[in-house]
Amino acid sequence: MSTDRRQDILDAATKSFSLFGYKATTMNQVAKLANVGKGTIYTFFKNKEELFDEIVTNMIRDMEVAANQAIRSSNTFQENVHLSLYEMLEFRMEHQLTIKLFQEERDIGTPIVQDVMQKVENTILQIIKNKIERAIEKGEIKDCDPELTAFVLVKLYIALIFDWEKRREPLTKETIANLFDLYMIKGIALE
Amino acid sequence: MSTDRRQDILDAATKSFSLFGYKATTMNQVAKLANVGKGTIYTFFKNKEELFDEIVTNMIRDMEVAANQAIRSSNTFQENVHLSLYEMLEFRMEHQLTIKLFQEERDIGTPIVQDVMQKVENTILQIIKNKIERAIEKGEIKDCDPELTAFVLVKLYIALIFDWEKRREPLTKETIANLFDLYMIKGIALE
DNA sequence: AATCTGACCAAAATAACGTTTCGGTCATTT
DNA sequence: AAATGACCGAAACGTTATTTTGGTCAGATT
Repeated sequence: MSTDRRQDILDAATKSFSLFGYKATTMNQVAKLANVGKGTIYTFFKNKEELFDEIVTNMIRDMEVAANQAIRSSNTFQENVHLSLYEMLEFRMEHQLTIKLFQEERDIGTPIVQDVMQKVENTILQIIKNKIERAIEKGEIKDCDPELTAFVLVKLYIALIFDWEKRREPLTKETIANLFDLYMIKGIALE
Repeated sequence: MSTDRRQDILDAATKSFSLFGYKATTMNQVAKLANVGKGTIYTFFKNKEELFDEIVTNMIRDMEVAANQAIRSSNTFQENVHLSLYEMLEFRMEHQLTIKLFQEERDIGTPIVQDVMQKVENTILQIIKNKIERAIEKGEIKDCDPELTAFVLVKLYIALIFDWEKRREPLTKETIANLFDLYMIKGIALE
């Protein structure tokens, strides 16, 4: 039996949030899973929301790490943006917690979960915005508004990855990279 | 007092759908507004859904007309796509009926209204797809998948017009035209 | 005879209400 | 001093009672 009760609670809560989402996770359940009295949770976390917040913050940090591990300094700007964006969106599709929260936002619309997903999206935007700013400094792309460009770029990616497969066959990772290059980087005008 | 009872009913229903949406419009209300017995409605229209359908079909036709009136044969491809897309999305923002249905879809999720909004979106996509196909034939743009390109293009426009103004100041029509040119036509790569 | 009407019906939406569940507290135990 | 779980008020839920609404049709109107 572990003695780090705080970590036990975090582990139990992560498991429960991932399995049942925010709303369907009860504090009693977390307490039982963590082999801890309910009151004990409240000695480490102010309330359910703060417990959730800490877990989500950890998850977002993991996502940032994954995004940065995907890039290579020898790559071009568009290759790296593609890789890190793809990594982050894939992260969202492959981790129980993000999948569950995505479902919960869509099906129930829990406000706290909406806030969290907004936070995830903002993090993605911020990372891409940074890459764009550096690319402009280095003269790798045209001088454009970094925030707006990041916004458009992420929208394009989500359209290609998630929205398109609601109507037609999903696109492969390579196809998406090529389309990204065509639509955003080179443009559809003739050379 | 008019004798064209069918038109009276259409007028009354259009007014009511525009004011209250599909769900909150009752057949009694339409009958009263049209100065007609409720049963009379059912001599012209099979049911509430068909009445709604005819009104929406008319609305979509009006939108297509507006889109085609915006284009000029002397313009470039991108100018005309910008103009007709902008016209259609503006149409959606300026007509009581589309505004109300947009709200109803978002807030209540009435299935019939969802179908209709899907129909509107498909119409927009189809129009843009046609323009792209012609532009490819004429050699005005690169050879790309017309359906996918139309899809991406419409997503970009909706992002620039609707989604962006949820976070920052709205963009002017000219700014949007320039950004469309930058992001989709020319690309952000250096020349 | 042909057209129109509104009272009427079943089904669906909504409201009302009793019951259960849950986040958070705190007196008691360890 | 730290941990616990019985306890509390509030919010969520299920159920039943009531109202509303789309659609019909027997009879009124022209």
